Amino acid sequence: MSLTQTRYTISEVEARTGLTQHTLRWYERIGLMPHVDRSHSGQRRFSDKDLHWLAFVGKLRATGMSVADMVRYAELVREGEHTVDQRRELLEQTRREVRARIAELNDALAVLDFKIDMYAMGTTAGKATQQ
Amino acid sequence: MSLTQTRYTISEVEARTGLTQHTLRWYERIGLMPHVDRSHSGQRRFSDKDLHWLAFVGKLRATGMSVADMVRYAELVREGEHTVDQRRELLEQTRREVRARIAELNDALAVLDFKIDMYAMGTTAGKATQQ
DNA sequence: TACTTGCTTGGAGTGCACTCCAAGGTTTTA
DNA sequence: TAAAACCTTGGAGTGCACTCCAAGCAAGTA
Repeated sequence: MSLTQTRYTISEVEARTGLTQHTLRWYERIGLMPHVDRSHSGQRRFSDKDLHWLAFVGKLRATGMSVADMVRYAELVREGEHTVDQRRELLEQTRREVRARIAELNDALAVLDFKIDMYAMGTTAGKATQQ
Repeated sequence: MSLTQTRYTISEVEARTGLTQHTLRWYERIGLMPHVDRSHSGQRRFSDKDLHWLAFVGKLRATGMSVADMVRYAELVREGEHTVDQRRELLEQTRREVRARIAELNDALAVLDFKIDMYAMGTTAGKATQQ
C-alpha cells in the first residue's frame, strides 16, 4: 500500500475515459460520482478509485441502463452495506433487460442476414420482397 | 390473387403494430412510409403491404438504426432497382453495428454477472470491490 | 511578467424520437 | 337522427442524455 496517490485533472480523466469534461462535471452534479477531491484552488483531482468507479459506470452505461438508475445505484452505494440486496436486485433487473436486448438484436440480425443475402443473390428474386 | 384488399384504419394498425397513431402519422410525414392510401374523405387506409413494411421497419428500429437512416433506406426503395447496392451497403453497415453492440452487451453482461455473484456470495468479500 | 492553456460555475441549448394538442370533419352505432 | 367514437392537420411540447456558453479565476511556460 503506497502513500502516494495519483491524482488526475479533469483533462486527464477526459483522455482516459473518453467522457468529456462536461459529462464528468454533469455526472458529479447529478450524484453519479462520489464527491471528487479538490485542489487548494478548487479544481477537481480525480483518484484511481474515481477512475475505477467511472469504468464501472461505463459498463452500466453500456448495458443501456438509464442515468436515473445509475444514480439510484450510486445512492445505494453511498448509503452503505445494508443496501447490498437492493443493489443486487437492481443489477439483476438490468441483467434481465440486457439478455432480452441481446435476444432482440439477434432476432433483428437474422432479418438483416436474410435481406442482405436477398440483395447479394443478384437482382431481388421475386417481387414479394421488394423493400 | 384476390381482388379484395384488406384495408386497415389507423386504430387497427395501432393495435396490430403497437405503434401509436401519432407515430404512424409522423412516420408518413418524415418519409418513412410510402404514401398510404386514403378513403374518399381523406382518412388513411393501410394495406397488408403497409403492414409488412411497418414490420420490417420495426426490425430496423430494433437494430438501433436511427430514424434518419431508416428514412434514407426508404428513399432508396422508392428510387427503384438501381439502388440495390446502396441498400445492401446500408444494411451491412447496420449489421456490423449490431454485431458490435451485441459484443458490447455480452461484455457488460460478464461484469454484471461478476458483480451479482459478488453480492450473492454474502457480504461483499474484500473491500476492494466496494461499489 | 506575459501569455497561453486549463479549470470553475449555473444555466441555457441541442438532437433524437417521439408525444400531445386544438379545432374541426367523418363514421359507426343505438 | 343523434350521440359517441374516430379521424384529420400543423405545430408545440416532452424526456433523455448530453453539450455548450459566458465570465472569471488558476496553472504552467518562455
